Amino acid sequence: MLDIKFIKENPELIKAAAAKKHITFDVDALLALEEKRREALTAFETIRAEQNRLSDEIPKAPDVETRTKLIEDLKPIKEEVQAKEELVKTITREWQLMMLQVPNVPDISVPEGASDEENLEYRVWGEQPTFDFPVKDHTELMEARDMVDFDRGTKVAGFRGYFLKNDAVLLQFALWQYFMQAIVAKGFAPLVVPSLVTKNTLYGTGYLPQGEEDLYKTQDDDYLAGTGEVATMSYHSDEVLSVSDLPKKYVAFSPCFRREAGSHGKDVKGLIRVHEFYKLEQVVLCEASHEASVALHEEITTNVEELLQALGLHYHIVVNCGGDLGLGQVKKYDIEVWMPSQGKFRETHSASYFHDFQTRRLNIRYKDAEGKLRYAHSLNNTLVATPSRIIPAIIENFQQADGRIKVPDVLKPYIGKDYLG
RNA sequence: GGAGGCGUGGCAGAGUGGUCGAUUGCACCUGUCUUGAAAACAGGAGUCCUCGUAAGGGGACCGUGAGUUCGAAUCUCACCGCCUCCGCCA
Repeated sequence: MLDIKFIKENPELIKAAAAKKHITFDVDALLALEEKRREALTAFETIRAEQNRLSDEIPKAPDVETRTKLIEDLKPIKEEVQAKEELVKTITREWQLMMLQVPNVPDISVPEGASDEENLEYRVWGEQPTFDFPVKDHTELMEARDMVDFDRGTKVAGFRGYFLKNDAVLLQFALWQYFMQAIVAKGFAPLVVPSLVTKNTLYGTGYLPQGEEDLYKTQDDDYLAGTGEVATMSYHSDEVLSVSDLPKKYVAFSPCFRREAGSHGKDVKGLIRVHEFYKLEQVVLCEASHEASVALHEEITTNVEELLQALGLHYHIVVNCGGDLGLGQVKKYDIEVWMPSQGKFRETHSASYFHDFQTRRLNIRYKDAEGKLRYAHSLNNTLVATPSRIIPAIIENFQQADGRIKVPDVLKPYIGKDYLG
């Protein structure tokens, strides 16, 4: 959500933002509605003030007759007040729905483009691994060494179901431990957060009303979140933080559930796109400054790069183009790791900042140095998503001629062996 | 699942139909006093919206939403949350 004052003062900016994000949004309709809302509000408040003034006379009435007359006089005013208040409510409901759809303004450095195909490469690390044997994909490698079972996964859990098995399980636990220790050492506070959350919580982070079809819903009208970001952001909702506590840095662990609606034809084999996985997520709240957001955005990106480099995975970072940004995102980097079987990079991490788009919805404020209440800024980035993103990458990049998987050195202490399978 | 109780400002805690946006205490800010601090004393201070260049005016907010009333923190209903007891499960 953006500030209505900002929208009123910068309608052209919002129009440009919608165009850059390839979203249709009628700014003029919102401004017209805002005008209507303001008029209705003024009309209501004027008549309400009159009612309050006359009501105050009643207890001061010198006799019963004066009192009775005053009450009679107020009856029609009461009806007018109710009618005007009803109008305000009706308009405000419509207004709120529209306000939830206003796109946040992308940063000037965000490239133009309609889809992920137009994302720009920002930097590259490492080189493509070379193999002197035919490269296999992670599905084939893992099934051959009994590290995953998709057949039984589908039998038990349906489409995209899987069982992770044996050495792949050891690898997953090793990754959690390795990534968690590294990020805690950088001052991030670890949290295990709910995945089952209320509707309101999802509105706060902007996954509702957009994106409803990608969420699992319960019979109690709760939802299963697709990322720990949702619960973690909401952790401080309706709170006033102290400026000295900022930035707040969290690493949240949670199961993640995604319906993957509309992507039935994509990645149908393997672990890359599954309905249920686990994620360690970096979530940051900082003071309301663009410079602070930018600096922390680089920081949460670098945090991941250091770990990918330590693992020895060839990756690049892309700046997502306007059409590949979510409604609330100002700027986003996707970190993509090289997948030998596909001969291309695949997204493993996604780092975004939002300015106050999320915190305005969640009502997360802090008192600045002047004692003024301000909405904090928010950011997030994957730390590691398992098994879905990182395990296929490790399996494929470290495959050996005999089908075993070489364990990256930094993970050996957590796995206790040199090869998987 | 059954029964009862509770939800007020940063915190504690008054307030059961009108002058209550709300007594009081703690915490907070500003003065006086002090070399400085503490203590004491005096004063100040909520959030959001709206009109206004400003001074200032108006409106809303006592868990949320409806309702009764000329008027609701206070009465009624629903929902949400918390607590206690019983049952159930472990």
